[in-house]
Amino acid sequence: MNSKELIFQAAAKLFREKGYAATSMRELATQVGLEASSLYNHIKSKEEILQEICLRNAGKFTAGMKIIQDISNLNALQKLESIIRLHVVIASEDISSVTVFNDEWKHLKEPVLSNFLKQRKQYEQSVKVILQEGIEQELLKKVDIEVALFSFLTSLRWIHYKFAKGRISSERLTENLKTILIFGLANS
Amino acid sequence: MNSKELIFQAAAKLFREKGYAATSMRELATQVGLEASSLYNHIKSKEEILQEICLRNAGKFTAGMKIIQDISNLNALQKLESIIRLHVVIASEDISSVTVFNDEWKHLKEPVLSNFLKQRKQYEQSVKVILQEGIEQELLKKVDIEVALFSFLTSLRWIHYKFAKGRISSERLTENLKTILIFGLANS
DNA sequence: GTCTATATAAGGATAGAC
DNA sequence: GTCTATCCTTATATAGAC
Repeated sequence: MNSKELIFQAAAKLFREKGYAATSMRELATQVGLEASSLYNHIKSKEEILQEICLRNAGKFTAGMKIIQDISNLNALQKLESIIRLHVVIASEDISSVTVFNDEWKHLKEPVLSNFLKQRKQYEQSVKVILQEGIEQELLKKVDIEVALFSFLTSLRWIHYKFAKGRISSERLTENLKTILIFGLANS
Repeated sequence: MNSKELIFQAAAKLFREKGYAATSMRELATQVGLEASSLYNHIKSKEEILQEICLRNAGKFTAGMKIIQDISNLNALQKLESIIRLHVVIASEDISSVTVFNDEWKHLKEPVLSNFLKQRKQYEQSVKVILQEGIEQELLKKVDIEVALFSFLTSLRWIHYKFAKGRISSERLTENLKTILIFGLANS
């Protein structure tokens, strides 16, 4: 891995633990074994690091969603399951990075911020369409789409917690989330 | 409302929008119509504001949980429903403050941080006991308790989103969350 | 590509006049 | 209780030697 990638990785870890604004370039430099000024031979600015982390993850989710949409023989339930798996896989690949993507995007500056929010909105819209499809086909209950959307996605937004703390496998996590989020906690 | 409370309120709004670390005392002062130095006639430090916001909300959740536990004739499903209502009510009372409580606690310093985390752990433990009860009584499916706990609580941790963006009533939100989180999205 | 030194800005917080 | 002035620290980022 080159210096730039090592910096991104160390930055993701720090941004996750302390938050973007509370992380200094001096701390980051120490983590990668350099002086602060030396970082600027590899990156343009602190902001650039955040942009890279956020946009890379946005790209992963967008690409994953496109694949799910393109598999035409999945019904709404199977699509939701695929989305759960997508979130678990991305979180398992790089926990720190996806946490920064989730929690620190608000420190992005224009015009990157608008670009980021547009992508997120589009992703949410894709999930919304699947939920609507499911309700129309009577595969899903007639719930408020907005509440379902936010409840579903925010549950998935915190998957990294489990990987960070626990020793649960991707498969078991996916299976459990599928049961809980789609079929509910209650015994029916 | 006295000056101190006005400062807390303005601070919660700013901390929520920009994050604790990215909010300056000068900005906060401007919001309440003062110079930065004048704030210190009402509060001891920036940190004290965060402490107040976090501990007040922690207190609300702890108190609410105690009441739910004390109602002895509720079964696990009814207790979970009560917890949903508790989160909706607290979020509806003061959206900014509860968001700061959720997202900015990591900037607390010791010994307050440990105290805060202890309270949070205790709250999670209470929910866990209810989930275990529900599984033992076969009211709930045999899911991984940790996944159920985190999935349930994190869904509720983002309720403020709905109040901020939408025009949904507390009653309708509670009802929808109950359906989704307890009985699942899927039609059974 | 890394370092030391430094420019420049902004941060939290205090002193003391009114 | 609020102000102006300021202390002191820390921040991002650049310049220029090696």
